[in-house]
Amino acid sequence: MTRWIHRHSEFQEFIRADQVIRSQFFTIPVLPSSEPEFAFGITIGKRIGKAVVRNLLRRRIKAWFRQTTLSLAPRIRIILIARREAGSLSWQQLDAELSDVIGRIRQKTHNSTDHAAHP
RNA sequence: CGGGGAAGCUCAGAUGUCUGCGCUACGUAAGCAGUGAGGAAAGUCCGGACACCACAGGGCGGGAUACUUCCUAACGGGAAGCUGCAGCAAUGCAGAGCCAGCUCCACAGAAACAAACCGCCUCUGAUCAGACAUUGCUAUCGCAGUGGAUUUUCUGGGGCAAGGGUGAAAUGGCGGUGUAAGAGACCACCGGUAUCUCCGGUAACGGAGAUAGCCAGGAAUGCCUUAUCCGGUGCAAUGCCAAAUAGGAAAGCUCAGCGCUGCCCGCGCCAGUAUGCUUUCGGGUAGGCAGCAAGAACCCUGCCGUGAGGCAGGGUCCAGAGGAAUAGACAUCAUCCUGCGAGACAGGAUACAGAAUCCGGCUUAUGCGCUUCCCCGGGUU
Repeated sequence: MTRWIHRHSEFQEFIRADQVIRSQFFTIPVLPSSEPEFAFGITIGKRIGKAVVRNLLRRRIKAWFRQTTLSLAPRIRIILIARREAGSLSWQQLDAELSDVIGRIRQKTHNSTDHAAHP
């Protein structure tokens, strides 16, 4: 039930995102989606490290999303933009970080949809 | 045994469980099978293949290279050799041309390419001493005057580049002739350089001999000179397919407008024309496909070559993504390090690093190991 964002033009849409969640390691713009499934993409710039470091980080993030038992919010598109310190995360640290971030996203989107339903 | 030198090679942790990914084949599908990073994939420093554009020929300009011969598709790469330097040696490092021109040579030093600080010699003048000769006086010793070989010091003019000291570097060495003093100015021998002849070598070059006083530096990773080579841009090349929107063309149907012009007149376009609708066509964007994985390929054997390498035969198929797969987690084992209570121990670590059109090199990064050959010193037989 997860769609990967690949296309460059779709990444460009997130520049104008209203909701942006920031943590120590990631910047995460959030956009609403007309599709029923959850969609996300990953952006890791060259400032994070060399190719080996960037590949490992991306694979761990993708592996985390495949294995996670948390229910992901539907009708939402996000991208994870890695910040400079993200390259030094261990698997355990990444697990805690992503769990925390996804919790914040669910809470925030839930509040906003409630607010829209009851003006 | 110790020390040193050279050439080359293997692996790139292993197995299992769970959860997954790209590509390919089969299947309607669910699925299932196969396959999936490197020695440097890196830096992008050279050279090519391939693609498009440009191109009669020549010159100027620019870039690269630089002992010789060879290897190669090509190279700035490699092999073998030559010369010089370093090392006891094995070996290592370097390589066109400063009598074509220009420029530079810190500090020190007189001077860094043409000169003269000390110095040596000579001339003029002054000056110190003065053998000797001569004149006068005197009985003699001696005193005074004149000339004066020679000589001390100084000023100025001229000659020299042998010696001193400085420096990374100062114009070949030694002996003689010569000269006022000296100097390849000249002579013998030696060293170097150049030219010529002979011999060896494809050549760089080496050996022998003769001739020439020729011997007045260094730096071309200074400008430069000489020789050779080089068109430009790059797979985001390039080719094909091709939505939506806007504009173009044509056909069919539809109907009387459209522009100058806000209004009227007038004029222009114009009768199957303007407008509208539908369809088709071509250009072309997003997007898709190809380029794109069987080649200067790899492995084995034989032959040729000192070698780089070449030839022949046999065998193998070995990643193909495109915001980019090749993974994540957990166990057990292996290797290494540290610690001590010394072993079925504990803790930690397991490098450098990720294909992007493809090859040949170079350079740099990097973990544990292994092999062969050579030199020097010591010991034993």
